[in-house]
Order: sequence, then C-alpha cells, then structure tokens
Amino acid sequence: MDNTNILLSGYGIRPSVQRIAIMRYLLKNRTHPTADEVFEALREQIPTLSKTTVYNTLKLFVENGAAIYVGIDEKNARFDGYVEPHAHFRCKKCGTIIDLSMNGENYLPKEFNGDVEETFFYLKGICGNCKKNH
Amino acid sequence: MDNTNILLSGYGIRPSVQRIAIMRYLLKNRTHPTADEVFEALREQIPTLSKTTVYNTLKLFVENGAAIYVGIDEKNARFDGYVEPHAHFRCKKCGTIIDLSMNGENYLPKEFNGDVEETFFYLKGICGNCKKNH
DNA sequence: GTGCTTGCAAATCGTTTGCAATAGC
DNA sequence: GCTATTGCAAACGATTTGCAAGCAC
Repeated sequence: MDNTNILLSGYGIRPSVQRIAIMRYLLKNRTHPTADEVFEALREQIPTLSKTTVYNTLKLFVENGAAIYVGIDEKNARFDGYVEPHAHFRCKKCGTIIDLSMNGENYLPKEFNGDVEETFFYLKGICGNCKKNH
Repeated sequence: MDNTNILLSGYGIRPSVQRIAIMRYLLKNRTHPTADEVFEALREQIPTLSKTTVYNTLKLFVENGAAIYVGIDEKNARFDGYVEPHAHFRCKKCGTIIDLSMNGENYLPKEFNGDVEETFFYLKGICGNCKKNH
C-alpha cells in the first residue's frame, strides 16, 4: 500500500523504520518542515525516535537527492520531499512557504563559464492569502 | 576623499567610526564576507571593535537596504555591499562567491498572486577557474 | 544630560559529534 | 557475528541578548 521503501532504495538509501517514516512525512506534508518539526510530528508514532536520527536522516536524504534542502529561512534548515526543480516563496507575514514552478537555470548569463550543479531560487513577500485578509 | 558617511546617511543610518569602516570594507571587498571576516579584517584598524558591533551593524545595514544578506552558505551569513539586484554563484571547490547579473523577478508564474518584495537567487557548482585548474 | 552606540560576557539554540547500545542480514 | 543504524549526552559555533560604560549633539 506504500512504496516509500522502494523509493528510498532507488536513491541508494537502505530503508529503516525511521527513514521510511521521515520520508513518508515529507511526501505527505508539503510544508517544508524543519528537522524539529519532523521530529515532533513523528515522536508519537515512533516514541524512541531521536532528534539526531532526524537530522542525520534528512542530511542523508539531501546527499542522495531524495530530498531538497530549503535555505529560505535564516533560522532553520527546511526540507522538501518534492525534488523536481522549483522555487520557493516565503510569506513574511504568515511564514508559509509556497512552491513555485520555476527554474532559473535557463537564465544564466552567456559569459558565465562555470558548471552549475544546483539552483536555489527564493522569494519573499506577502502571499495572496495574507494580502486578502490583511 | 570618501563619502561613505553620506552614503550611510542616505540610508537613514547615522555614521559612526565603526559603521563607516564596516561599510567601507564591504564596498572595497566584494568577497561577500561573513561577520567574522569583517571583524578580523577591521580589528587591527579599530582595536576596540567588538564582534557584537559588527553583527549589529551588518544587521542594521540589511534592514535599511544598505547591504544585502547572502544566504548561499549554510554555515554563515554573508554580506554584500553591492545592493543592485543580482544573483550569487558559489563554487563548491574553492568556496568563492561570484556575482551574476541576473534577476529572477521577471520569471514569476502568472498564477502567482502574492507580492514579491525580495528575490534571492543562488547557484552552486564549479567555477570556471576550478574547472580549468582541476 | 539625554539618547544612541558600543562592547563585554553570558546565554541561546540549531546542528554536529563521540560513542555505546541495538537491529538487520 | 559483522556492519550499518540509532539515540543519548555532550560539544560546538554562529548569532543574540542584557546591561553597563562611552560618545555625540
């Protein structure tokens, strides 16, 4: 009924109870959670879970391309299980982080002669919802 | 011979010995330094300078638009005295951060109905120099 | 002399590390 | 059994905060 273990294996990551639960959480909750948020959400379902494991696992996911590191929040690292290239918008009022289907790689200046391996596109402002309910 | 004090005043920042020295450093050294790097560079010229002042001042600059916060380095906050909209590329090999004349605001999807106030465009990879001397 | 600025020391807090206990083949 | 994984406690390190002393107009 759930193929998260297969997904992890596909990224070269050995599935474990903890790893599956964390990846499942990322995939079901597209809220770009912090490590702490993941930990708090899963500790009920896995009482022995430690924050260290959450940190290590999220790092492992990012290193293997199974998750994306979202550096839009200066205070905490955030994570995204949706790994297709896209941009992030963070509302300065409500803090919500929204995915934007946008990719900046195409807009590199011609004179740039390096190799781009990763692109991070962050935008900040006021989201449509906060504008409406201001 | 130097109008840094006028520049700061223009941003609504009262000039002081420390503030002028820090802004001058940012403008002369386009290396996107960390607060610590600024501190180390200036402590000789201002022996009483404290790291707290450097942190507070850089924060003040960013809040008033006199400098840009560069979040491309997950370990440290970096700062840029060049405030025109532009992107940053960080070489994974040598760590150098390069300015790129690029602005992502034009590439927003039409269905996005929020107000974008700030744009951060970060790229990582291998710079032309490291490619050449690999 | 009043208010802003500085700087020291201590606190904060997200994240990492060392290492022993545990689980999975 | 051997290796990888987990989790506790401690360490770490960048940044912030409290507050007293100093400076400027």
